[in-house]
Amino acid sequence: MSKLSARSEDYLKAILRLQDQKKVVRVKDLAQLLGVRSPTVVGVVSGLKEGGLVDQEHYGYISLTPEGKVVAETLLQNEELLRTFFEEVLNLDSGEATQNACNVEHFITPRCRERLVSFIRFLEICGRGAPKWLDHFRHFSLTGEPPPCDRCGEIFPGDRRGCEKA
Amino acid sequence: MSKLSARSEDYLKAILRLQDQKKVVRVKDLAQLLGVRSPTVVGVVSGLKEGGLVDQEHYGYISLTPEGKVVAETLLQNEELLRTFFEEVLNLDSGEATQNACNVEHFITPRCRERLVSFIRFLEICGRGAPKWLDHFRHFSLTGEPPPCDRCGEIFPGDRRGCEKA
DNA sequence: TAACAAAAGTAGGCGAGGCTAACAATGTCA
DNA sequence: TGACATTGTTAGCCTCGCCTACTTTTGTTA
Repeated sequence: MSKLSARSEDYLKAILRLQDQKKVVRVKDLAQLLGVRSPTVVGVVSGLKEGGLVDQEHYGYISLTPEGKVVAETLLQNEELLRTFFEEVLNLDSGEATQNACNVEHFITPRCRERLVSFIRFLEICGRGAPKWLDHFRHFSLTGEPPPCDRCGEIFPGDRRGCEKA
Repeated sequence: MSKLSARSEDYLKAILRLQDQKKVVRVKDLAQLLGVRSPTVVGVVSGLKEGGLVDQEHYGYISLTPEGKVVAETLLQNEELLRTFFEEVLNLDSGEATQNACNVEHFITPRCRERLVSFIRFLEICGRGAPKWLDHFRHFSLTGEPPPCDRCGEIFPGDRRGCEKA
């Protein structure tokens, strides 16, 4: 499969989600999940069938081929990565984090993905035992107030200008 | 103007860039910048003219209307914000940061944008005088090694498990 | 100023991804 | 088992953003 459109990627992800959740995927379910009409699903799915990513018998259920499953799982992992960033770091609520992740997922470069993975791991590792850094950002993003300088030495750099402890 | 497609947004941004840089915008310049042929530009631009975002006389130069300029400037600011994140935080090179920013810009929600602005401001403010946090992430993303614990107390939380100073 | 080059525009086609309307297959149940 | 509801498919149309081939306008210059 040469290069999937963003929309085809959405269809693949949706098929994987439904497959995990309902065991069997119908045109109707897919249409509902993606907010389109059945003939649209039939059209896009027929393209995915040609690409060898999806199987379906006439008037039958839809399923991912092994190749399609690999692709879909990768896409879903990438989306999940972004969702984590939007929710855990930027503190968006779950719905909005998912929406952004789902839309953005198609458009970031592999290296960008890698860096984001690193970034999230970094936050996790370096927050072990003292995961205050994100709390401070949360506070800042709500109030616009930087954390008080007397915490600098304890928790993270903060604004050290004029701070004698630094 | 109801709702612009991602592609139309690209055209608006390109017009603004060229306008700032060359004073006068031609179909040909736009085609070159966007990597398409002239008739494509003519088609999209005619839509933007109908939407009241762009002016152009027959066989004449292209320019943004006041409304179009406002829209384009907003789009460009958003792109710039993302570019900053990708370049300064995720440490992507300028070209790749720009590419990601340009592609992603169309798809993030306003609240997500706000949070990203906050996030970048937070990093700036809280790094004043001791902007080591991002350096540490940079090191981590290259080597996979968390920063040594003996820096914890000085610079940022780090991994405090087993660190007697914490 | 006439001729030519360069740029813009028009005509018409294509594929993706939507839609509605109509039709075909399948499933269910009295 | 026959009738009806549900679901999937086909046909045909639309818009968007792209293209090539061709025409028209504009600008330059001999």
